[in-house]
Amino acid sequence: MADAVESRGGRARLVSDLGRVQDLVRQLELQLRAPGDAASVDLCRRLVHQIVALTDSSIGMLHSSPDLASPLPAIGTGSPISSDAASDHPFRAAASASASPKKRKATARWTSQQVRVSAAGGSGAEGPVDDGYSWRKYGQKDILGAKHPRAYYRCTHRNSQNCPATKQVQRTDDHPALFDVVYHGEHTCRPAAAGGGSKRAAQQHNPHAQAALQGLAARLTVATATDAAALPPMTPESCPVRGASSPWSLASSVASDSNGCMHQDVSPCPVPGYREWTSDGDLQEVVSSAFAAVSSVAPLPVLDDEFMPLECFGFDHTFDIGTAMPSLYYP
DNA sequence: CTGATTTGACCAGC
DNA sequence: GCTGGTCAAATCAG
Repeated sequence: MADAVESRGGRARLVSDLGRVQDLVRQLELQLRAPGDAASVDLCRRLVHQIVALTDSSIGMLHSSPDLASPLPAIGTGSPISSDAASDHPFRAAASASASPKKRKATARWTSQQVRVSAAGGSGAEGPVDDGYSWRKYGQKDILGAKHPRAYYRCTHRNSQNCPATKQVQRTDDHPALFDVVYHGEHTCRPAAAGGGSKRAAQQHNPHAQAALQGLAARLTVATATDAAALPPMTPESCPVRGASSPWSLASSVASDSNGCMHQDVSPCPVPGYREWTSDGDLQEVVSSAFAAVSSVAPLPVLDDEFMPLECFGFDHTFDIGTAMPSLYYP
């Protein structure tokens, strides 16, 4: 138990450090864009030094605490994201559990998956971005201590296809543009043939991929907004990485493969050392990748332990310390 | 007319 | 008794 707490603290530290790295890279980016003089070059050097120090520290934490690099175990068995094996899938298990009328589901937290997503159209939007499924709202409750009510949705195909998937959407108190979305159960429905684009196809293969991606993108947004208030937040729209134009575009650098594993096309790894970075875009990309990778195994406290264990990500412990940056590996 | 949303009530867990 | 999850009738929208 104490280990878990310590591990969680280490994760938080890692995320915090990488967030700081992200800030520094942005400052460096600004300096690189400005006409260079001696003072500017000196500042760049100092920024780079800090970046390297922070990344070294993070890497050291990973080495000294290998647990930090391993994904958080899902509460219960298996991962919500990885398996195509339906029989022992936790979501399926929840789905197969017979629900008596109006009976609250047992507090089996491991059957849920929480993500924090941003509103599609900014703070004025009524709800988070479409996750690709059709939901039917069946209730809304004011939650004690929460400023905003919680909305309850179930899959539109619940009756026709006995799909057990439900989700709860609640606007966060501190960031009205952000929504906490908790998914329960797994979609067993077959989406309508019409509009079966790649996004839909990917979902059909991994029903929770979109949620996971949303969470990934959202966490980048949240972390940036809180850690770098003085700088433009890296919303998916403004994120320089791949010129993302929508929340899903940020996630577009990630795709699920046939095993439901998440692959990021920031390849090839390992990431080059900072001396080899040739553009500020590279810097941003590298740090964003690292931040996303660590975040994927180090959920922010607000997201709870059960949040999206992207165990397909991990850290390659074989990297050259000289590169000063962790890299992703694809098992 | 059909399907989605709203909303008060019901129910179980704590 | 309080709280949160769900039901279902009423209402709305296309």
